[in-house]
Amino acid sequence: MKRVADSTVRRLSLYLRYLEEFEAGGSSTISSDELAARAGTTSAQVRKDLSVFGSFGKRGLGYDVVELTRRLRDILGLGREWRVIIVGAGKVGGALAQYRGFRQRGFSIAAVYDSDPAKIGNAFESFTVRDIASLKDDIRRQPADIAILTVPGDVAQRVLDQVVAAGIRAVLNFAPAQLHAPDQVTVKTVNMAMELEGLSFALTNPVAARSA
Amino acid sequence: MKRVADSTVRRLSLYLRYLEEFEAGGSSTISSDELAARAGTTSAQVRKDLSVFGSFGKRGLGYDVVELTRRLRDILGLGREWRVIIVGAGKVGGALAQYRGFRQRGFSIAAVYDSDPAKIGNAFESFTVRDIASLKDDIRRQPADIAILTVPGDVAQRVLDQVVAAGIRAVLNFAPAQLHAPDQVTVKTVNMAMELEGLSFALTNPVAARSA
DNA sequence: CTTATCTTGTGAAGAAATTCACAAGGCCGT
DNA sequence: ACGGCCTTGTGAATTTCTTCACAAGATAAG
Repeated sequence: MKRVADSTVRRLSLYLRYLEEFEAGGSSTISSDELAARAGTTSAQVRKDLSVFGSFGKRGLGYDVVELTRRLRDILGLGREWRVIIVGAGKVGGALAQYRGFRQRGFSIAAVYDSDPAKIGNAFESFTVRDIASLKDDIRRQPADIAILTVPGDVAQRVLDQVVAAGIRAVLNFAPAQLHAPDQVTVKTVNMAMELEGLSFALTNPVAARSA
Repeated sequence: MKRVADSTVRRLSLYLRYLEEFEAGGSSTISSDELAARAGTTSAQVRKDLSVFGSFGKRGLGYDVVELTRRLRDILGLGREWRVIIVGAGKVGGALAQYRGFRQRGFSIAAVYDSDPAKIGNAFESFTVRDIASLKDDIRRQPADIAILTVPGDVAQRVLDQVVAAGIRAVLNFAPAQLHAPDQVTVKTVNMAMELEGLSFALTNPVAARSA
């Protein structure tokens, strides 16, 4: 299969979000122009993005909302439930553990881990904090798909190595560190300080900064 | 000034992070190759990124760590303290309010706001939750630079309009919504469900997904 | 059936970002 | 002072991404 750009996948997520709104609103068909207006892009971009995966529309008419929603869910792999573990029972981990948006979209939190003996065994949101040392065994018994890392930056690489060794192949990293993993493992890093620095740059160089 | 790509700014942030590590480690000079290896890019990319803002290196020798660190701080606008307000006194807002990494990099949380009467006045981390209605007056008395939005998606646009009306020109949005703001206002959105969908796509289409 | 009106899907053009590749400098040892 | 060795800074080439623009197909009305 042809390589798909990250930016394309992000836009598909956005389109799906708006399609769901339209679906709720009762519209049965939507044009690339309408979707583009909502997602802040152009109709050509919408059609190009979709054309990577096939042709889902009817000329002169647009896209069937229900059909396109289904296809996007398929493409994004949202037809099933993904088991997610959170490593790091701190404030950020807690906020994520109770975040409703995840389950709504098919991501269910399976367990929360930490390495701090003072935390292991404690109640944490609706979970009991488990020992990171038992991760490998746990996963052998009951696989998990995605790990969210909410650990301090200086241990993030070590924790990543552990979850990779346990068989996880997708990681969302909130630690302020650039992580290295084998090719078959996908790591996405969200670095909030870095986002703020982008804003600092924009405030400092109003002319130079792109409109984001 | 020439337009600077968002990706360039993000990489500059990364470079700065590694330079600070090197500085702590005592190295006095660094090559584009070394920086690139750390940041997961190429030496040519590093030099191109820097060349947008000037030429800071010495041929045959590399970059002076202290000097380059200082220049990057200047470029990113980190030479001063930025006043940040958090709107939305929920779990995510709380996690951010107490996050050390922000203050370390010159972003100081000035206040936390909410619109829920049940929350206003309450202690929240080391702050007292203020009424969003008083935002405009507060800011007139004591300006703020950046707003972090940790509110539900369905009110995010309204809250954005409020902070823009109060004079804020940079916003970091954690609400799951695509927001629209005037050109002179920079909005960055972090959507965690969307990041997970990117991972879902990568797991579902191993060949097609870019190595992120 | 024919015409008028839409909107898709997609090559081609254009723009933007990344990588290549090498001349220009600077340092060091002799 | 000179030659050998590095590494920068940057045009040019390449690759990737976005926008343009239009033929092809679909619907609807008369």
